[in-house]
Amino acid sequence: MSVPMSLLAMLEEGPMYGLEMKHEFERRTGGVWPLNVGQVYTTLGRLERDGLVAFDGDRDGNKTYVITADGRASLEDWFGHPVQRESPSRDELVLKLLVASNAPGVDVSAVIRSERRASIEQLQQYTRLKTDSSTDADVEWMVLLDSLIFKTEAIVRWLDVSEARFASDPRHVSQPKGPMPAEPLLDQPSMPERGK
Amino acid sequence: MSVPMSLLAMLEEGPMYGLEMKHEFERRTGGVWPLNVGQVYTTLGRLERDGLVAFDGDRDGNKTYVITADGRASLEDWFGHPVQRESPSRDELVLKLLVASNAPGVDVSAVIRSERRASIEQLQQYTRLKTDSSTDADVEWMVLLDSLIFKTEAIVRWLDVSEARFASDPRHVSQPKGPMPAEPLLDQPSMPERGK
DNA sequence: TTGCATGATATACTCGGTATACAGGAGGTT
DNA sequence: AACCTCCTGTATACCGAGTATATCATGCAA
Repeated sequence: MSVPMSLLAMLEEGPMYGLEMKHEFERRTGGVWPLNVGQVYTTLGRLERDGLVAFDGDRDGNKTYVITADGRASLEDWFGHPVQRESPSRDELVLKLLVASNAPGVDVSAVIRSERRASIEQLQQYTRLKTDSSTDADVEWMVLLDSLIFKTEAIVRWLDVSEARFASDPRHVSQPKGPMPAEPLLDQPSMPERGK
Repeated sequence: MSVPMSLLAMLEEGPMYGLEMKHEFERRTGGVWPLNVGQVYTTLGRLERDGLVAFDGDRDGNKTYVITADGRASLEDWFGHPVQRESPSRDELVLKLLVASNAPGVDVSAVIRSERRASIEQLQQYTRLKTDSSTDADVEWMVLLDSLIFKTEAIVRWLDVSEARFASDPRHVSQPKGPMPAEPLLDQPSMPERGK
């Protein structure tokens, strides 16, 4: 997803060779996101082609690369500008619901409940992981776990709201529905208060 | 993202040809997610190769396809089983924070604040869109908007929590920050135009 | 008639991502 | 010694998602 920028960030601290970058990448992400070695080489190739990185000869038989001025600039750009503004990318789950709601013979609310159950399970798994590892406190790991938890919570809330929306839509009245949009949310939704 | 399944869902209601499916797809997603025509044909090719659809000859000069038994089965599978359990996919924003936190000379909390500001702006844009269009009540559009809002809210919360985490981590004792995070550009994140 | 927009299909190409091939060296065993 | 195996390091093949573009035909307006 932005592997190239990550590679640049590593090269900014000094020359490196391919495999080394794989290991470093995985170390920095708390060992959670494995990076295929092949991707390192192809990505390095593209970075070199675009002039963000330069081949720097062999060091102990390893082909090392260095970052260029352009590379530094584009890295600074990445850190400096928010990376959000992706046009609302296709989300498989959203797509699934929309398609389901348009497909005759498919019980949308059943689909929603199924997805909800799975999300809740995942959520429990994540929180269990969190409490299990709360002692050895690896920040990267915690930050990543948080992101998974928050994202999943958001999905659950969205599923609930959507089920209600579909239920009250004249076009989706057909099926007899189960036990209502399920129980309320887990924790306080509330708009983020900017702490500190 | 799961374009193939969407195509199958449409074919289940009757034979169709390529371009028709593009239009139908966009109609069903509330005209929000444009689908490249080329992708329809390549995807149809793969579906045919895998035996989920079959070429059904020409109808009025248009090459129409039909769904097969295998296709129906696999579609049912999609609706029946939750689609969540993706291994924690790489998320650009999460990756960015982790990388930033490991890069010397980068002020993580500045990056976080920059991202936060952008997210809040996006959120306001979404909610404005929501209030603007609350009358004509198109369920697909509302469901999609909700998903964007909920997701963005989750990101904001996560950013806040993460900032606190990094702040209290001994390894990230905030170094004096340079001019690092440049101000975001004025260019707005583009929301897809509604309908046509 | 020319020319242009549009309907319809198809292909080229990029990129992210996975799996796999290939080459060399370090040990260990017999 | 030869052999096998494991490990490091590099590179390529391949696939799917996605975008841009090429190619026809046809209807139609000037």
